[in-house]
Amino acid sequence: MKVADKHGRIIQAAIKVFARNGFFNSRIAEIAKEANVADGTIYLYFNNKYDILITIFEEEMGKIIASVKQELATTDNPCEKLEIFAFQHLSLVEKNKDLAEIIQVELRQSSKFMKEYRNRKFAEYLQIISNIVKEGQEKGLFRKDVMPGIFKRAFFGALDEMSRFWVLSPKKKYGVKTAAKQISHFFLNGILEQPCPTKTKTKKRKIKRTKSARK
Amino acid sequence: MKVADKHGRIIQAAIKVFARNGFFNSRIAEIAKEANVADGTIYLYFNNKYDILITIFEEEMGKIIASVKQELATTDNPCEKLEIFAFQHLSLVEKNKDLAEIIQVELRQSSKFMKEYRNRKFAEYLQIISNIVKEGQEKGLFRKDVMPGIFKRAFFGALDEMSRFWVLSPKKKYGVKTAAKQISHFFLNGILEQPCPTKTKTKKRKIKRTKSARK
DNA sequence: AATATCTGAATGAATACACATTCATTTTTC
DNA sequence: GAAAAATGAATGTGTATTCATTCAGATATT
Repeated sequence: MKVADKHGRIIQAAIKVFARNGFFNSRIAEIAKEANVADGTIYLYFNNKYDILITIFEEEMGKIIASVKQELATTDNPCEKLEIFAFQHLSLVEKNKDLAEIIQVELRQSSKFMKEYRNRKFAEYLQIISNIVKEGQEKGLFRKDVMPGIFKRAFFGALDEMSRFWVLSPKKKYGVKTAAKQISHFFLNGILEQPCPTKTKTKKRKIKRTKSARK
Repeated sequence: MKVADKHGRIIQAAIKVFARNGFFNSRIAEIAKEANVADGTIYLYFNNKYDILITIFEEEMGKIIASVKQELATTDNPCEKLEIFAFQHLSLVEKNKDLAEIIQVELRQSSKFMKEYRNRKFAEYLQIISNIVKEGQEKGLFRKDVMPGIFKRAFFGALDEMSRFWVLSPKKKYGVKTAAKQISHFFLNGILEQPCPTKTKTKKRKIKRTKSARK
């Protein structure tokens, strides 16, 4: 009907449909309809249903990583980098809600193969964060006892959970900018106004495991 | 063969099987086999396959929330509470890997109904965190500009991502205790050793958006 | 206490159906 | 008018669910 680029039309349709129903509850027929294409046409461009999902991931994830890396190159201040990362991540999610939902939700399960494949791509993404941390440590800005391997997961996880909130509930209570600022600020400066009351490492080892409360 | 409690046997079997294959790729027959029960028997205890998933969630999530709340009651120091929460959360995940995987992975998708239901339960869980924050703010320990609604998600997200790491890769590079300490420490104290180079709010607005690098 | 009758939990083979995939036919392109 | 692209009805498969049947134990009958 239109011009062409069936491939692209199918991908876009699939993103929409998968996001709406979930992968397993999506019908090929529905994707075909959404793309204004016959059922069979899809099989001229993809091997099977699962192949569509993989392709979505492959084609889109690369763009994201590249785009984030590019933005980060605008500064060499690790603190700023963290905030930029947060902002970029959240912005991308906001701009591509359906895609974000698929990556977050649908790709979690799926076969062993996909899990491993996905993990490789994600490892690359997470490494951007740990590299920032290492850079900050070398420059004497960040504490040396911070473990980059844990930090990257914590930081990403914080952003990811914030995204989920947006993906699932359309009404955003907080803007992207606010969220990015808050989150990077938590991680950089912590939330303490003043030192906490002594960590009670000395006494008070009174765990008192209640043995009652059975069943 | 054994005694009985078919209900419990089926639930435990389903947790194992769902975790192994994912909900949609799990066969009722496989669950039946794992539970040493005939296929049909499952339908004496559950309405359908989906009902098993819901029951898993309902029966197990309550226990978790209760258990965390109980542990928190052992102190009234908000800082400690955060660390306890982190430790409890991660410990529970470690002790119930299969269950954790199901809650993390399988329940994300699933029907609208489940999504909403799940969210209600999770809201309760997340609120534990925001309550700690508010308490800390009232006591003058935490900064007032920290938004509890963002913090709870960030903190939970950090833990959740850390868990995923454990759930998916069996070899733990970091122990529960280390991870809990690090994460709560990030959030309480931040990762800064010394103030970052001026946030460039004044001069140096040299963002220099590279217009090259096209495609 | 031996035998007959009942009960409902458990079984698993048979059913029913949804849907991914195929392919003979039609339409478009050059 | 040949080749390529697209179609969508028909096919085949996989599996959730059903239900007629079994059978172990309880209860009643002699």
